Amino acid sequence: MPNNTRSTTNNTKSTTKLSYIRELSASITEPSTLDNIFDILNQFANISKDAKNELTDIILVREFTKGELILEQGKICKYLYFLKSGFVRGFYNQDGKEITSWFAFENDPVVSMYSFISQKSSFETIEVLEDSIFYTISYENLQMLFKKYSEFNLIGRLLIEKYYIELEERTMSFQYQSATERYKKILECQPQILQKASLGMIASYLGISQETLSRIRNKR
Amino acid sequence: MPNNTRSTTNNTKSTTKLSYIRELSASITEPSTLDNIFDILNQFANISKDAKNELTDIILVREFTKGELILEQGKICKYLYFLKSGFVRGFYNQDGKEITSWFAFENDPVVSMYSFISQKSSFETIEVLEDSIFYTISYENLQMLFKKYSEFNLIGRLLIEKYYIELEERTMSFQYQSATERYKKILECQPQILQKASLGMIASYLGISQETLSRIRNKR
DNA sequence: AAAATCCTTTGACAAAAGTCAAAAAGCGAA
DNA sequence: TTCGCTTTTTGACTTTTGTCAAAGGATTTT
Repeated sequence: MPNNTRSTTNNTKSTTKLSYIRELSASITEPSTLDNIFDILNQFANISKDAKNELTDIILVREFTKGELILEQGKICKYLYFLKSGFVRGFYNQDGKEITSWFAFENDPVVSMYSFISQKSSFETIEVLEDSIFYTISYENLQMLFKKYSEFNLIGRLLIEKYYIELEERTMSFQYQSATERYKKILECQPQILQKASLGMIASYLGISQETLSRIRNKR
Repeated sequence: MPNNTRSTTNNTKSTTKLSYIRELSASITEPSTLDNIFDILNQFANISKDAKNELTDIILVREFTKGELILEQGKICKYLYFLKSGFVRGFYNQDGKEITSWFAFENDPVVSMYSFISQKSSFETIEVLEDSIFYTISYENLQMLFKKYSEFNLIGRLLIEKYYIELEERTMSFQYQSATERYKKILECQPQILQKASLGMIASYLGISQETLSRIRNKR
């Protein structure tokens, strides 16, 4: 397999040009690997044929295995990832404790928003919790797309609007709900998190101690 | 003064076309009223002459007096405002209590993000806390600008990116800081809030009871 | 299988924050 | 200034959540 990665990390398991995958999957009946990234982006706006072709050349498919760190605290987030399959979290350190700021599932963007947007060093670390496959685009290439194809600004705007609203809801949850209420909300709206993440990670995500979460779960 | 408002509310004190203000202020030495809105937007990206002219025709200047509600819970937020001067908050109701979700100062955008973006009914109310002057643009006109001038997508994207990052910090503050720490952070980073808002509003903004904030302020 | 490690639960207690009620302070109108 | 209203403070008490320590479980390694 040709190694055409532009990654700064060296723990990449495999890196593949999307166009390569396209050829491979062209004859497969299942929704092809390729179409997924466009499916993700087409939720927001249509992409012209030209832009689609350019995207195909720019996006890389990369795999990471459980335990790998896609981004480490203090480094600059130079890539925007879309999770094709797997399970990932972002966390930051506070008084020696790891505090999970988000979990990502299939089709979610994976990025340290602050670091990627500002291109300053990241306060958060991105950790792969289950073997994962990503679509990857570098900051530079993305900026190029923004300049060259205005429609990407539209997609970018709509995408961040969506995540802004989700974040707003999470903030409100912290603002007026008790730990138990926040837990129940996750139980209802994001049960995948409870199925896949450890108690400690979920607790920090909820902003409470492990012990408290354990007690909530076992009804006091 | 010509009444050319397109507002759905009927408590508007005055509505003025920006072009009208431009003429008025053309001879004034002080930074003109007009330039401000472009100053705000130019922080993010340059605006072409054409776009600038069109903006000038679309943006209205509106004044609201203390106590007025720019947007009420349950209604759709049809306007994006930029606060030229004054003081505003957004709040929502929870178990009969008003919970302040944000405060806005000079140059801040004022909008119920969820309602404006989705054009669904708002869960928050926007209240004018001090007589305020706004630059106003309707949802339809903004969408028109997004379509016609791709540079506005860039501005829109950068603007929401900025507020996403701010919201992220606020969320993290709820996640791992105590009430006292959150209060001190505001004391340091947003002292204007403490100077202008009532204790009750600040308390709900911090996600704590009035009594607790009073005790924090008076060192237990 | 035993050892080591990690994750989760439980208990006892401490600290943080909420609730309710009443008093005090501030503020505006008459 | 006084009255009436709202906001803020204070006290007493309760509830929620955190901390520390130890005990169980589960899983992996040797």
